[in-house]
Amino acid sequence: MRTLSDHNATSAPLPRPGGLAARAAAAPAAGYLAGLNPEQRLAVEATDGPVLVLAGAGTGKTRVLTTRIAHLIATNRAYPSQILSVTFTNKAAREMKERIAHLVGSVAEGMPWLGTFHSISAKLLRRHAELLGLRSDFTILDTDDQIRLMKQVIAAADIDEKRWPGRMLAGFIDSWKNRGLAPKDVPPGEAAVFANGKGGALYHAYQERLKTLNAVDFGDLLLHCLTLFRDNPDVLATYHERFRYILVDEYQDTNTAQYLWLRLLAQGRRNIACVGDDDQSIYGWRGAEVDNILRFEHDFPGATVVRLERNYRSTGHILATASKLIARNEGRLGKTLRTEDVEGEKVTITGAWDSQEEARLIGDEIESLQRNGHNLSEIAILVRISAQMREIEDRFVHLGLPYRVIGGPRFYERAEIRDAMAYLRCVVSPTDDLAFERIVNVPKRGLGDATIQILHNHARASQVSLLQSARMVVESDELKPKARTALRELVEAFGRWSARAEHMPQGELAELVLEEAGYTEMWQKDRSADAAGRLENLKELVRSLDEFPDLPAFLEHVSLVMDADSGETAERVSIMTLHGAKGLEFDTVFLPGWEEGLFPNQRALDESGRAGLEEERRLAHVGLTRARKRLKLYFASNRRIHGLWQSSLPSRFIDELPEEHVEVVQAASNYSQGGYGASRFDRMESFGSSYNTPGWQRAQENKAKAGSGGGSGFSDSGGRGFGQSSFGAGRQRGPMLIEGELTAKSTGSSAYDPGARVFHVKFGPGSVASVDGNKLTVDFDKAGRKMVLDSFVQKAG
DNA sequence: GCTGGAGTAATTTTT
DNA sequence: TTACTCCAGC
Repeated sequence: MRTLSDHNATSAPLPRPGGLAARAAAAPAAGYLAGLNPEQRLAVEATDGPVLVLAGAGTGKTRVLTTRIAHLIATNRAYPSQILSVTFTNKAAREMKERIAHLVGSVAEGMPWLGTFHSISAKLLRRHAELLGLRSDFTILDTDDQIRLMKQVIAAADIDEKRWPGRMLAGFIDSWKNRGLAPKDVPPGEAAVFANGKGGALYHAYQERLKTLNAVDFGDLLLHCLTLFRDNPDVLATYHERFRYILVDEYQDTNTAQYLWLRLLAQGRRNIACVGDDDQSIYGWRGAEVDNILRFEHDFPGATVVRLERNYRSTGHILATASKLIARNEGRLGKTLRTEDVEGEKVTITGAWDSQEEARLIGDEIESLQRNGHNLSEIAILVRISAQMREIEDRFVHLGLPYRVIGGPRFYERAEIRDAMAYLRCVVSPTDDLAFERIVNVPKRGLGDATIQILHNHARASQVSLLQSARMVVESDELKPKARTALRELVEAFGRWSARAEHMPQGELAELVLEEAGYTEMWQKDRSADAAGRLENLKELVRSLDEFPDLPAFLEHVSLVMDADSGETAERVSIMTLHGAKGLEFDTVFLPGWEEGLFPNQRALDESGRAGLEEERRLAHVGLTRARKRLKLYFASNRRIHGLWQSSLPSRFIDELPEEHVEVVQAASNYSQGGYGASRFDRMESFGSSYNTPGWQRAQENKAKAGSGGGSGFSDSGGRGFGQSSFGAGRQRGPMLIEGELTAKSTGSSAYDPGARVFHVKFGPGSVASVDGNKLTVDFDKAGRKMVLDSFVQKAG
């Protein structure tokens, strides 16, 4: 076997003189292992058999993963092509590729099996499509397509789409697929929940439709792989042969389907190394099973478990604060992070009168940091829900503080990009009905529902694609002249574009298509504020097209990689959700909104009880551990929820922080607001003591009364779910009510059963008609049938 | 077929 | 408060 270092010496420059590869050749155990601590080194060198690396925040997880790969290659245990390494996000995959390339030279192209679960699955499926009744050029549907298809399936089954929305069915089907359940595997009881027992049949019909469209959705990528492996042991065996080593990143985020996928592939050689942190599992609501990581040793007997507990990121106070908080969780494997860094600044907690003052305080603090020479791109504000961003943004705009919101709709999810993509999809594959349907009347051509219905009828009757049936229909006299002309023009245009596609560079082609389709013009004429931005995005799309060898390659990329690098590097404060912050780190982190109801979030508590609370706490832990040097928590006593001012109590998580590492900062505001008087926190002396005075509690009660307007927001939905934080003691609320077991799934059903009597603040009493996760359809005695979230109702007699 | 006003509901988000 | 969906009226 030729060693990697030979390869590097001949075909690629070494990353630096005397770097890894050269030394690896001379002495296999040198170089890249040098800077590792003993645990990291163990995690790298325990090559064979199952390995679980519990990597706490900031403990060098990615370094271990990449070094491990380098080690496998350098010691000739496997060729790069024999290592399967799976990540969750494209970003993580990209990063790993870069770091491996850096470690061992330009071997990244030689790592064909490093990617996300979905992209690797897509690759496997394209190879074996015929075994699953697909063609290898199947299309991968995005969420929009998926929902549109659901609607069609629902309509075809003669079910009222208003009562049973496509989005809802998509949610069900998605969660079934997350659990590795094909239509035949769905428990009848669960399948019956949707559309009065028709859920299973609809799932079945949807899968049939996908097959005829030669399409798969995201869930299918994994599910089809499971079928492929189970039904074709010979195929699976070839992959057992190929994949000598399997590595998995963020194992705590795997769902059941992914777990099964891994288990099938790992059966062969059992060389599977999973890296993760149960304390950072924050995607339970989306099907991730913390259980997978908690059960690892049981699933893979004889596993080596390595704990990485040395934190290289945060200072002492910050780390101690995070550790103390997460120690409250029961369902965890248990790690104790330690640092050799200085104690640093204490974590601060600041109470604000309301969310506007909170935003003001944060803005002031950042300006002061800026004056002291701190880099804005080393500052982040992490919020629980996106709605919190608005006030902060408003304040920043007011101050002229540059900021960037991370997350939100991404490039390829924007409507204009999807439209443009749909045009291109139609050009590349004229049978892509969903794409055709998306753009047939964008821009407006006078081809509305009626016309599309006719096309559908024809297509179904003659077993042809929509575009083909359009060709036929324009030759008939079924359409009114106006529609007929419009449709004829479109059909002819597609013929033209497809012919051009053969010879034209794809960027140019895209430009031509968008121009001739009138799409560019549509936005040019649009006078709304974001039209210019959309045109800019379209330009960007055309630009990025040229980076791909051909159009199909580009389309594959886009359906699997939904993000695009903006290349933004300007100095800005980052604002994002806590979920979006996972994996990132900043010198200074602001965490606003630490209030009961908001964080921990009431809905998480209502939906998943104890397990939900623990996931919220893990989310808090993720937030705290993003900070390197400065960590600043805030809570506001009043916050506007859905337009109504609501009073709120400090989060129970604040109670759970260690006093000795935390400092309560007095809010500077002494001015009165709205007649409520100055902030009650003006006289706070030290953490944990003055909060607890009877006077303070009374003040809280008074504020609660004054502030509550009887709406249905989280702090006034009744006596459910309020924590017995010391802050809240004595408040006229019901006792803390945490329902469910630790293992309760957020995807599981709600606490209500059909037939149950409930009470809604706005709609009054009613009976539950059906349940979809946390959404209830309730027949209210007065208000009639409504869909409500279960957190907005109470059980009633 | 299109548009704008009323009605309605309200985490977290990747692939 | 706001963002989205739906239907009436053009």
